[in-house]
Amino acid sequence: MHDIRAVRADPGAFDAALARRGLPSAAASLLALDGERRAALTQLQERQARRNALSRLVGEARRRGEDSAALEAEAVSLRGEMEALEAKAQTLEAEIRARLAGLPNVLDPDVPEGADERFNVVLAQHGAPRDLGFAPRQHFELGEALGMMDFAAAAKLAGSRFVVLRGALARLERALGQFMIDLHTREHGYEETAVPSLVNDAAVFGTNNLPKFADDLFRTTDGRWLIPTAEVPLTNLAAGEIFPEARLPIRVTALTDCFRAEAGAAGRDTRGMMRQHQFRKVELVSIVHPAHSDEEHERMTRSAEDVLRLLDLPFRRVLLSAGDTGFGAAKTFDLEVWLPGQQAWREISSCSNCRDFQARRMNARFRPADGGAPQLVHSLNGSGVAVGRALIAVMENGQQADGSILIPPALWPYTGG
RNA sequence: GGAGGGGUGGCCGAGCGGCUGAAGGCGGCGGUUUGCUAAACCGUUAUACAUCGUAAAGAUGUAUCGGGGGUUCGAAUCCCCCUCCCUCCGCCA
Repeated sequence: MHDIRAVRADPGAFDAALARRGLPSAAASLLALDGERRAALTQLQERQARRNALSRLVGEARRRGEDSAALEAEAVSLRGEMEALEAKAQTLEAEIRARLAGLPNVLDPDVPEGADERFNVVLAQHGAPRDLGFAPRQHFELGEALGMMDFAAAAKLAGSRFVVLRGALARLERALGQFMIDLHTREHGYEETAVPSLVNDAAVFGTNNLPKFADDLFRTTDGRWLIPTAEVPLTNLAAGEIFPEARLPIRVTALTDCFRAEAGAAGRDTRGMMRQHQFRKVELVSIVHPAHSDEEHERMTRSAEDVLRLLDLPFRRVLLSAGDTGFGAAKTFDLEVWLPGQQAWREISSCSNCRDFQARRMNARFRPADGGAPQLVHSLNGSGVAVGRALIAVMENGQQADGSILIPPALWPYTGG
């Protein structure tokens, strides 16, 4: 969420930032509302001050046994005005907040201009697509041929966009998750965290999934939400907190199921495990001092890249363009893995620096070591990485001519060889 | 699911209708004392917003005692709803 003070301080810059996202100007109308609100607040506070003074006088008069009827009458007469002003100020504040909450984060200057993914920039590539010497198959062809990936069974149980894994493939999925968590906790300084998969409105608001993206989420009958990513619970651990500066950076990771309605994805990736209503993912979240979020972003992205490197998967790092960068992010690196079966680079991780955008929504702060006033932290999140898609990548890149799959040595401790 | 008890400042803990942003203690910070350390003593120590002033400092006001609403001239204190925590019973992976 944006700070109305930033709009006041430089309306032009605010509108320019929106323009990079392809959005119309908003500063002028926001400032008009803001001016109204502040005028109402000032008037309200003047009346409250008067009311408080009268109350004091009433108290004193009564103690002396004097008549206070006139004072009380004046105080009562202020009530109507105060109620109206308070209601007006609250309505305006709610409207300003709602409008600010609906506007995406300011993009980093590094982010390339452009309306969509065609303007993304490939920054680096690690490894190269290998010639397998035969026509590669897609993961679902491999999995179904092995009898270990069953979409029909999943459809019977739950519907489309679910999968049942069996035997070695089920174990491989579990192995991938374990491997990633162990890597991040042992090598990258993240603390393993077990979190709820069901969260409340406030948590989902804090990470920008509400109010804009409610359609992407599953809601429970008691008003909670299934997490679309562990980013939601992990990041919201910082909500409302004031950390001593020495506590930063905070680095946490979790392996969770993720649930997505995929409401807008009809017809996309309908076959296979690319896009499911439920999938597992290892998430990385960092809460850092504002001065260090850029270096943390690089560090986090390298942590995710390490997973792919150790799994011996060809991948590339992509800097998302203005139009492709998510709502809450100032800057995002995607990691795309090579899928021989699809002959395509596909997203397997997304690492974003949200700066203070989520922190402001969550009211997550730190107290500077010099004892000054609390400041907003910066929050970052990244997949480290999507387990389902890693399974696909390991399958397609490790496939043999006979339909068997060779898995990378890094996983052997987890798969029993 | 049933019954009861609680949420007060960084922490502990008073207050239970009026000058209480909130006693007292702990912790933190500054100082005095001091061979050093400790102790002792003195002072200080919340957040947000608005207005004035703006280079800054600052001044004034308002709000905040889990959240929301109500009663009242006036609410941390009374009433209602919600929420979270604790104890006991029941049930249960």
